[in-house]
Amino acid sequence: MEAITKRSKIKDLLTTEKVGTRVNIKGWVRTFRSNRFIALNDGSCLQNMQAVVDFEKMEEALLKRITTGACLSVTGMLTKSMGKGQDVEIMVESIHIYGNSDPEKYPLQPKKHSLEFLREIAHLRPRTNTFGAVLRIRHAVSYGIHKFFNDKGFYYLHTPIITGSDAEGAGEMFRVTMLDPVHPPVDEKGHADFSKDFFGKETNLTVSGQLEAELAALALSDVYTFGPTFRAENSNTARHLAEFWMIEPEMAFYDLNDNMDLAEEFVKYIISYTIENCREDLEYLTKRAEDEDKSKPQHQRSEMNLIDRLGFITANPFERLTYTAAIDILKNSKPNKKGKFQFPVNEWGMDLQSEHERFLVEKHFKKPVILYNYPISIKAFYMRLNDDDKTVAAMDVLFPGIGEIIGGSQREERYDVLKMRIRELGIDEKDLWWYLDTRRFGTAPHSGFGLGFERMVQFITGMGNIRDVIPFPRTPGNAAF
RNA sequence: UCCUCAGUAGCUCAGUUGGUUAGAGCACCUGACUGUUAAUCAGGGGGUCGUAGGUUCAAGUCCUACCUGGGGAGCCA
Repeated sequence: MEAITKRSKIKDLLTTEKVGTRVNIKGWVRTFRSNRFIALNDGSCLQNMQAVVDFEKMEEALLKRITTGACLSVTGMLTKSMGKGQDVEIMVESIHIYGNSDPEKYPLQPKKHSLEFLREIAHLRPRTNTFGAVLRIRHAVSYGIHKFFNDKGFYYLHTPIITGSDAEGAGEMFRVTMLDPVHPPVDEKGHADFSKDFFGKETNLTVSGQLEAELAALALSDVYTFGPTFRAENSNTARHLAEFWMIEPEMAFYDLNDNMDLAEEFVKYIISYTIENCREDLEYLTKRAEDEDKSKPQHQRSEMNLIDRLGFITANPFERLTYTAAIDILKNSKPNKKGKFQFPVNEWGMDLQSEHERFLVEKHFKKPVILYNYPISIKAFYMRLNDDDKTVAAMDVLFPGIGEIIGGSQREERYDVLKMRIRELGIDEKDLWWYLDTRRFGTAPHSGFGLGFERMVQFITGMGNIRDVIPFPRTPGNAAF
């Protein structure tokens, strides 16, 4: 009897010289061809390991149980492959089956499935090439983000997920309550009495960690958050989730320009990091997207493939222009003059529609665009008022295909101006006393932005729907798994 | 939430102006073959045509409502 062979990951067997040694791998069967060739995948990388069985020497009952989806432990000699399509393979000496998989009922077949179908079996879709690649990239992007900030001396700040403040103004919130849903305690007006609730007040899930991040930035200088975020908007699009992850750096002593510099450097770093560390998965997704493109009409196809597109982003400076300059370009643009825009651009102060942003990014500049200095009327209370009294020091980074990937601003650090803005927008300043306190005690110029994590992963993987870059998407009417 | 398109076998889809017993490929099962790469060849099983109403001699096909999904829009990250 041989000594027990330690399990290897398939990725390690492919990258280290182990030919001629006895190895053990464990994983899930992708296909079993010719009663002889098992394609086994353990998720460590895109590639399968081919395990070759001598079916004349194997028990037939065991062979019958090697079906798509079954989980196996395979031991044998790692050898140069005799066939084409793989460099090495395992000549099987023994097989242990951890888990059967009834081929009649297992929904994944060794063929292409639609993303819509896979979404319905989100518990099994990580076993596909596409989702394996997306999830590995999602990890790398996540790790790259922490590395970027850590290397720059930023501190990772954990902001609360349950929040008692509803002043963020970033949209509808999910209520968190322990009150009896049928017969809650009521106040004299007959409304639910949240003073009797778990926290003694009405609480919600966070829509942003920004305000808390600002508190920490005015002590630690440079911080960032990276956590779940919840929006109860009834948004049904390919780029919205009810639960998503957001990164929010906040920096003391950064003005708007420093903020834009950081945002651009950050995004480019993340993309470069992924290109360097996820080559194989990116190549797979690139090929996948190219195949998909072939079935589309010419004018809908992308000009550049996925990997080239990513490389292009890292190699070229983003276009920076003010809101005012953007309005000028849009006003004089062909689609505007020909009345092709659903929302014509005619006056300064209007909010830009996604068709306008898409025109600037995809047609006019053909690269990422940073718009800044927006009219005060269309932006949030905490953004710093510019000297013209008409605009605020806000900035949005717009990406091809997905639109706004980053939104940020220099924050209003002047106590009186901030208080005035809070009043103007009808927010109860009592809810924000702690926020205003930072402006009373040692205030400082500071800036920050928010990056939608899934939108970043969407751009890097080229996936068209945001529901396919998060393991278990939450959207209106869907909280399965 | 609004506009729009779609829902037929486990999956991907075809199904004529409403007209006999609703089809194909893949998957699955049986057999053959065995260095395969979405293996191949022969045979077989598999359907309340999204749900509920309605029109009609007759509905997968037409009408209404609802459900689910796609694309677009709004809100945003």
